[in-house]
Amino acid sequence: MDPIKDKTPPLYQFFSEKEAERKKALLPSEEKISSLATFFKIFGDVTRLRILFHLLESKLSVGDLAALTGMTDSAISHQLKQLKSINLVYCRRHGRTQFYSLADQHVADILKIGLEHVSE
Amino acid sequence: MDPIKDKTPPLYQFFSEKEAERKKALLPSEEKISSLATFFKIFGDVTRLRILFHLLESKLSVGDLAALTGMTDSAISHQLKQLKSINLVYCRRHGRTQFYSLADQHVADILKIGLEHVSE
DNA sequence: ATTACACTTGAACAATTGTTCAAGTATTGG
DNA sequence: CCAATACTTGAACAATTGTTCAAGTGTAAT
Repeated sequence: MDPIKDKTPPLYQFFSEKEAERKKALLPSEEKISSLATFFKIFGDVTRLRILFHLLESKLSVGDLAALTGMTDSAISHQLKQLKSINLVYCRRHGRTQFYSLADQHVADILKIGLEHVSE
Repeated sequence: MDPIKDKTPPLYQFFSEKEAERKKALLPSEEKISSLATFFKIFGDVTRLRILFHLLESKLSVGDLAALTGMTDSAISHQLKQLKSINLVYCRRHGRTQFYSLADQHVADILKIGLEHVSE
C-alpha cells in the first residue's frame, strides 16, 4: 500500500536482528529513560546545583538563597519550582516565609558521585 | 568614587553576614560547580542515556548504536563526541569501524541511583 | 587507482532553557 | 483596612541545545 512504510529493516554490522532485539529489551522503558533525562537535566545547571548544595546543609528561605547565590528572588523561585516538580525539594511556610528543604536522600549520593568524577 | 559600587550589602533574613560567608565557603568551588553542571547535563538527554545503557552491556560501533536507537549515524556521532569530551566513553578503531566503550566506573553508579529515584 | 564503507564534521534550523521584568498572590503588622 | 514583606507567576528575550543535511575524512576491498 504505502511504499514509504516498506523500508528495509535496520542492518546491524556485528550481530543479528535477534540479538538486537535482545539488546533493546534490556534498556529501561521509554518512560523511565524520559524521566531519567528530566531528572539529570535538573542537576545540569549551576544555579540549581548551588541551591542544592546550600540545602544540603540547612533549610533556607527564598530570599536567603537568592542573597547567598547572588541571584534575584524571582530566578531562585523559578528554579525551586523545578526542583519541587520532580520532588527534590519541598517547602513549608512560616508566616510569610517559605523554607525549602531537600526532599530526597538520593540527592546527596548523586552530588557526591558527580564530585568524585569531576575531581579526577 | 563610584556610587554604583556603594550598594548595600545583601541582607539575610535569618542569619548574619558572617554565617552567610561560612555557608558560601562550604560550597564547592565555582570551577567544580561548573564542571559538575557540564557532567550532569550530559545525562539529561534521552539519546545519550540510550547510548550509555547500551554501552553498559557491550562495546558497539557507531552504526550499530544508530540502528539500535533509531537515530542517524551523524546524530550518534555528535553525541558520542560529547560523551568522549568529558571522558565517559572512549573508542578504538578496528579497520573502518570505531568501537565505543564506557570509560568510567561512575557511569553505572549514577545511572543506578537515577533509576532508583525515578522508580519511586 | 577507484569505489565503497564507516564515521566525522560544520552550518543551519527549530526547540528548549535560564534570567529578567512587571505584575500578581499571600501573609503579617500597624 | 492599608501598607509592607516574601514570594510566585507569565511573558519576553537571548543563549544553548539536538538533529539534520551535505560534504568531508580515513580505511579497506577490488
